[in-house]
Amino acid sequence: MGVKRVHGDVEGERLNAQQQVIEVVRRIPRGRVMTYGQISEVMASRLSPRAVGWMIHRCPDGTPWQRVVNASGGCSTDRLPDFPKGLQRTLLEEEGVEFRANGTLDLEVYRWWPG
DNA sequence: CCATTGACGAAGA
DNA sequence: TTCTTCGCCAATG
Repeated sequence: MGVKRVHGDVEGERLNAQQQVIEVVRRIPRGRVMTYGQISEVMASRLSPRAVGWMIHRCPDGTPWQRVVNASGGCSTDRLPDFPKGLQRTLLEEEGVEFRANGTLDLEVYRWWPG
């Protein structure tokens, strides 16, 4: 196994990491969620939770991004200025997820681990 | 190359 | 319990 790396290799790994994030997200069942930190742990590349968020931000259409929430069970998308408020919650509620009064969901109930 | 900015998260105050 | 601070790492100017 070669240790030396050229630009192409690194670029390839970056794209591969993005691909991995998308794959994990696509495996989350309807009505279940994962946190950014969970995805970070599951991935071999050890991408930081922060980087995971960025990858999902750049995910292709059809990716169930709404099933990824923060460690508190809240919708991080609501923090973005140019993003429809409440969209993530609405999409999740359509899948049967119920939110608590404080706007978060119960991870004890909805958290899912790939198996 | 350096500074700044996030769809994060854990630990302190 | 709420608010800060800091580490994290990809992307952007």
